[in-house]
Amino acid sequence: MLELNRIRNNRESVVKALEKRRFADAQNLIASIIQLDDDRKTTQGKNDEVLSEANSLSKEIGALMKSGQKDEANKIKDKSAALKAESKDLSEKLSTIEEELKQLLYKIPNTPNSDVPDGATPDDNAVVYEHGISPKLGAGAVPHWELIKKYDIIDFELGNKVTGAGFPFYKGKGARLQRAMVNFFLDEAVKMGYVEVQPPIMINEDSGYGTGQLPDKDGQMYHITQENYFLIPTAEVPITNMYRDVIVDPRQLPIKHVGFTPCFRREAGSWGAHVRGLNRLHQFDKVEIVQVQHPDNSYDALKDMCAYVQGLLEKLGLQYRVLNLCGGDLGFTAAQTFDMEVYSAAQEKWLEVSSVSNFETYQANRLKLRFKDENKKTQLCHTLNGSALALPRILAAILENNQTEEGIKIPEVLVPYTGFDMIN
RNA sequence: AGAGGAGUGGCAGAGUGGUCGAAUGCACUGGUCUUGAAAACCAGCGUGCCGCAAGGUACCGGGGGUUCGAAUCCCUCCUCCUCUGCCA
Repeated sequence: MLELNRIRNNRESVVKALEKRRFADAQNLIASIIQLDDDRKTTQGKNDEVLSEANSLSKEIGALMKSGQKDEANKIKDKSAALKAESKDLSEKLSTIEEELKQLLYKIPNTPNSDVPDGATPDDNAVVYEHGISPKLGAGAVPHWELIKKYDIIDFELGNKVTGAGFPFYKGKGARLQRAMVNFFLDEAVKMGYVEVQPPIMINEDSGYGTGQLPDKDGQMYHITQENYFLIPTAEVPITNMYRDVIVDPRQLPIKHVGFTPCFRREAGSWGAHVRGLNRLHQFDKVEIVQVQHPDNSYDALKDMCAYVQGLLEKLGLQYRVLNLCGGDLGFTAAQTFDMEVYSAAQEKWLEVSSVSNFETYQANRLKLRFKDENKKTQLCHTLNGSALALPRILAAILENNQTEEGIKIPEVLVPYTGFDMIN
């Protein structure tokens, strides 16, 4: 969430920035927040006074008891009890205010940075880079959902039977190609200095709040109600939450992690005819990179992360483009996001395969992820993450773009990992 | 899962009703000394909130309670350890 002090001190610029993401109610919301915060301050001030008085009375009573002046002590006890009652009321009022304040702050998304293009819909995203040329497909080229049947490498019906829609089985060379990609992506990231982690794939409620999936995207996660855990929608959640409630030594920065996990998304309301085959699943595999950065360096890191992801796509020989997401299309918690889209030749459309974002202090503020600066003041870190990469759509693009009469050609960089160079 | 034990500052570890935000040691930071380093010595050294500041207030796993007063007593949840059971 946004920092309260920032909202107070830069009210106009915050409102203006929020307008860029078409966030309607900013002006009113911020007015209520400031009002509540004022209440909070005065209430706490009063409560502190009362407590201060009660504390000193307690000390007096202690001294009187010690010297045997019991009657004197009992007289003061009544006064102390009255103060205690008063403080109880004030404390209750205070926690009500604090809770309300928190709920309001949760409603405000991150402010887009100045480099984010203005715009309301995905059509307004700015294409900032394109790479590669459209592959020329033969006459009989088909989309990946036909190819996977032809070569029997992914089985949706089997998934329907065993689980439900959106939980496919990968089989034979399909499964091995998946495994190859995971290993390739992990190895590449490790080479770039990312420390590999294998996080849990369920998280608790605190972690959900920490990175901002809760309360905003409540309905999008699978909820294990018995334990009140959630299946992760992305490795970002457990990995970033490693640093919840942590004050890091600035010499540790930047912190860089890579992790491979399955990801689970209910995708409530986003199912339709346009999402066939591998384009949208309830469970899919993804390798994720995460950084915790010094605020001064986070935008350089964002650039580096984009360049890294682009490098992966180039090594895989895929045509892609980079979008600078416009304000209206930006995720709730992000200050800036670059999407990488791969061209899927048989479907003749662009598929998002990576999303690289800088959250600035938005997540760190919720996480209480801080560092001590040169003046020994605690400051919020910046957090970033990006897919590197999401597997199903990469697979879809590889299948479609590399299809030939003889079969599907495996990208050269993956051959050492797959042990075969053709699916046929 | 059952029985027993335990959770205190970065770590180790005192503290079992009052003056304790908390001894001590280690680690860390600054300084003195030194050609430099080590050692030694001196000083500093948790976090949030309110306040220009002085200062106030809260926090000893989380939440609740008893008491004028709780790290200390009670309840509850969580976590860890030991034993028994079960199981990849």
